Amino acid sequence: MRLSKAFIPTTKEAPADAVIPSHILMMRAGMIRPLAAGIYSFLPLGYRMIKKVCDIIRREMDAIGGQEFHLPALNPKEIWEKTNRVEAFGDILFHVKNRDYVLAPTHEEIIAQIAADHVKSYRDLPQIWYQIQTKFRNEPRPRSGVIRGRQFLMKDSYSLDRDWEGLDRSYELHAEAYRRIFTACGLKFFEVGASTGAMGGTGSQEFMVESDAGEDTCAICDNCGYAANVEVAKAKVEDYPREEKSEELHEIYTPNVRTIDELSEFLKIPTTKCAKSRVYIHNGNPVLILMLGNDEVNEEKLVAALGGKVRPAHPEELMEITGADAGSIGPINTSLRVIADVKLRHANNMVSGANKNDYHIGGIDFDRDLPNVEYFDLHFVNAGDKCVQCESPLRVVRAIELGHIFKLGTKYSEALGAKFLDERGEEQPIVMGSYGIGVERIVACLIEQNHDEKGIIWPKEIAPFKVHLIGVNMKNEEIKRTCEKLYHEMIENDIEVLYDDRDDVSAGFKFNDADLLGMPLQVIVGEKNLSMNKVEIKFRATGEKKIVELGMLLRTIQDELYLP
RNA sequence: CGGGGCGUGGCUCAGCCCGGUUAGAGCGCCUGGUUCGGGACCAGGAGGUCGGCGGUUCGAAUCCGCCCGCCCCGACCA
Repeated sequence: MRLSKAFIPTTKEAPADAVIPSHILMMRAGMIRPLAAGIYSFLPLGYRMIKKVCDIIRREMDAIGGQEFHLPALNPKEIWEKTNRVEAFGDILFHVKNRDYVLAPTHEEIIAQIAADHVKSYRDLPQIWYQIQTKFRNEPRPRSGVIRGRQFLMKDSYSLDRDWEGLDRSYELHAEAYRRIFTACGLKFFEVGASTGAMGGTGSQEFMVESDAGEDTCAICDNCGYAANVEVAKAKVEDYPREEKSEELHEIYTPNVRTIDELSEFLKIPTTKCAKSRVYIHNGNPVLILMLGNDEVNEEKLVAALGGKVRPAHPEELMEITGADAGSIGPINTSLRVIADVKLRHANNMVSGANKNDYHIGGIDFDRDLPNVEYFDLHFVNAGDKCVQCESPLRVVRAIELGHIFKLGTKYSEALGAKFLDERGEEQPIVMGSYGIGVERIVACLIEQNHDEKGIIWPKEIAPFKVHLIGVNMKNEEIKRTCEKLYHEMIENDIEVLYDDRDDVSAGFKFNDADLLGMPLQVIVGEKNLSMNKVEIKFRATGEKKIVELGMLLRTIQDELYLP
């Protein structure tokens, strides 16, 4: 591609409303332009990257037996009502105004419908069906460039199996395909267990990329590879450092002391001698939750521990339930079910609320005074906590979700009548899985992981072009002739090359554009080197420069690009 | 949805508080010339309903009201 003809509108300055590196650089490199909040036009260079990512995805999906579909984005609302997802998605679902249609945010329903119509026998299974298609979601707050948009490209696939063992196989095939896809893209990623949320089903797993621009928080162990969303992450829990002698229970007058920090300050004791109380309503009944010091209740873990529905009690409910306001509630003299975080097991000489405003109780020995307390892991993991697997310190990092795979089960097949006959002639629901990858997010994450102050640094696996050929001064006939020759040679040798043949910009301008656009190798044809029949190769990633004989150039490029 | 910020040529912004020439600068763009290894220089030029509507005023980019749009933090998020 000749830069003199290409539409790649680079800019020196970043638009004021772009904040994260990938957004700034995609704008500056002329890859995207915004149309409205969370809606972007992909320009030729940006779309070239999208296509490269899609090529890799198709290759790996086809390799696990996937068959590519193209399903409609415009769906009758009726089919979404059959699975109750008009309500489940709520405002996220785009509705068409002048007909009873919705814009599809995902395609389980459509797949299940096709399966219901045409998959009749166990002989038809298993199937893996996929597509790469635009999804529409009315996100309340789009952000971070293409990372969270209202319209975005998703590779979504669906597995159809006759039983749960089959689903396990299809799910594992996807997990492996996803690992190959992200690896082929040159991404550093990790996998975490995840909650299934509104998708339903029995299991799910997310593929994440560590990034400050991420919307999720994960705990990861660099030593053994353990990684989990903090919603579910566990760390090794140390035994509570129990004191030798347990004090008697005693009431303490604590006027206007509400928070753990105030209590710790007032009594001159560490926060780890305090047990914080929280009241939740579980399936309509109040339960008292005790946490160590300032630990917050991880509600996802609480739901997992108790099952059913859980919500925090409203402040106005507290007095009626406990006889005190928040800040003076505690486990002694209460008839509530008491649940404590595992960090409090065997704790003694603890202070907690007295269920009487302005009073606390000291000398609480969990073993002696609270024999009926139930213990669960309810705290959030903190950076530096020890890994549950190997006891190395955990890191807590922000991360971007690139892919998510779900074991759906029979929720959609039952709702839409997707059934088949097994060998015994008995009708069974198809067991489904669903799997998604955010295509633009791959491109954004590549930039998040590979950039510097000058611009993008594409990994050589997936750069839009492998070589950026620069003629320093195109008005010099010798330079021009050499560049043209090299350009054609590279094309003939299947080396993707972006050729800066512009004759109206200065050398410095070209160098800066080349660094911004970030192709792995820059080939610089300048007067001085050319007079000795040589050209320069610059490696974008390291800045390293090499002077090469013209005759050795192609060989050198091929070696640099294709050798491991 | 709560909180905050912003909206002035293609981009980055000044002007607004304290109303009053013809609304400015840098970058970009066009023409001509000189340059050509790290975002060159000279000369000339094009380009603006100051987000929209309404109000106050002799007079509004500037003051007031409503609306729209965009960004950030949070809530939410398969």
